[in-house]
Amino acid sequence: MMTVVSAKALFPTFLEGDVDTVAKRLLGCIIERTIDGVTVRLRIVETESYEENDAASHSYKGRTPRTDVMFGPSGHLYVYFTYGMHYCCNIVTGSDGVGQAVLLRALEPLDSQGFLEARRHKIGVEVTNGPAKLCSALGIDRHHNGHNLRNPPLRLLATQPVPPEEIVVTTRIGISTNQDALRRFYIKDNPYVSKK
DNA sequence: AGCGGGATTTTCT
DNA sequence: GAAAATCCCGCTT
Repeated sequence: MMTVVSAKALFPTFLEGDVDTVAKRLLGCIIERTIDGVTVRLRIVETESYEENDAASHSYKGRTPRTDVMFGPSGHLYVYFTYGMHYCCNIVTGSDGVGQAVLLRALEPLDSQGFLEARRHKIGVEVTNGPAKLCSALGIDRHHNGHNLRNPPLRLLATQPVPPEEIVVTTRIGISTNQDALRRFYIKDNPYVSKK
């Protein structure tokens, strides 16, 4: 019997401190999204951490219009547009004024799978096994940049933590600098993980 | 199963 | 002007 509780009571403590710790802590947590009158729940199964001292991070070069949300208070959504056509989303972590965030790379639908498959015109793991795929499935775009995850239609719910022995720690995907940093985290053997 | 290229536009130099 | 925290398709093994 899985216990799901609102993370509201845990904000901001739950999302502050060491960003790698928070990225691991977010594994297993629930994203609750209401779209087209349907509320779906998905489990976070893959994350990456980014912070100001990391050359691969958008916040590395300081606060800009694009990264403003990333430097803001934790618990909000940082959405960026990339490769001319894709959106990716992060959960902003760290205290106000600190540029850190956790990229959501893969989610496992807990219900409404057919609904999400229809939205994506894909089946099975292809619906949410990548950072831009999950944004497409959930209809997340620039309008959600800065959204407070305490509130509908997009909420973060906390669960019991994933045990350390079930968490795989490895290098991040798709970056050209600081490629050796071990800042990607995923739930071992989960089929929705974007890349082994 | 794995590789390579193209799509397409924001963002900062 | 170049690169980008990606994805999809087609081709080859």
